[in-house]
Amino acid sequence: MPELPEVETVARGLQSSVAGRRILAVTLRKTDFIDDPAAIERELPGRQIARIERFGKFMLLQLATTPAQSPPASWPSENSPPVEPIAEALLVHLGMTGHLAPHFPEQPLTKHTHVTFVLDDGRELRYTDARRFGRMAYLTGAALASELERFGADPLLVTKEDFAQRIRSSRSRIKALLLDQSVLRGVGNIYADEALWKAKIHPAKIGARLAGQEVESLRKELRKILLKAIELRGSSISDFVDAGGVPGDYQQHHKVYGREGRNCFRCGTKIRRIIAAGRGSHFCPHCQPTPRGARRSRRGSSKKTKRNRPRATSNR
DNA sequence: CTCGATCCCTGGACGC
DNA sequence: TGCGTCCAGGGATCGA
Repeated sequence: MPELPEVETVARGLQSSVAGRRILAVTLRKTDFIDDPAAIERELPGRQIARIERFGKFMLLQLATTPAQSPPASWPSENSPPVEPIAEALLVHLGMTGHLAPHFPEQPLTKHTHVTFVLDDGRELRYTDARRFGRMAYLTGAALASELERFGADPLLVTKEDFAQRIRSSRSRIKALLLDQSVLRGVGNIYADEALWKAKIHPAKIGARLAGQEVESLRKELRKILLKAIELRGSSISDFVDAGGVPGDYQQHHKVYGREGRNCFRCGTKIRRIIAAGRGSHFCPHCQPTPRGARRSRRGSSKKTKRNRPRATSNR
């Protein structure tokens, strides 16, 4: 599942493989995960993909209106605005199962390819997403700025003070805080669990109750884990592969995620799994003791919901 | 403010 | 082999 390291991996791959290419045509299939499909069909053709970078779990494909062939020509003139931020971008969130990668046109479309961008070198940048938990949006100017403002600090860049402030001013559980994209952008379930294990903090501990050294330990360990995971090109759990189709290797370094019932690498205690912040949370009950006064996190016992699900398949 | 519950969606695992 | 059922999870949303 793509979290910060996986998205960073894909973004780097795309930056080296498709940056500078111009989009010639767009084909949309299912569109229920796209904010404004018509805007994409209308605005993207003719645009150059100037640069691809990660923002939280999003990829930002920055678009340029300048002709792809002649870069600065007569651009930096007297009255042209100074280095404006990002004026125009395609935001892509991979959700759980999203893939964005260049293909040769002769490669057959897979079942869940929903968006195709034809590039000016003959390749196609394809977005594939079986579960459609991803998101795609074309945004400009103020709308783009305000969208990006909704997100919190980048965990790789956040300062000690800023991180501490964000965590210790909240009465939420630390696991929920780590997953909250308006607190930190980019952390997901795997790396939250891994960082909490390394910092020896129980996922249900209240943010405001973390000791100063716990908070700083968490920040440092989270950062180290994310950097190591980027180095190994992410964790391939379900079907994650980078923009070149290569899986990551960090899953082999997981200490708690997906290890329920197995022995803690530090103390040998069996790893447990509870639901915190609505997500499976893996931890060592010995290394990460239940905080005093923690609300009991309820495990399924009283809910046996069987849901009925009438659904209309939206197609276009 | 914070929480859980629910929904979205499909593939994979598992039981029979 | 082939069903049915459950589960995974990021995020939006709603009600408690």
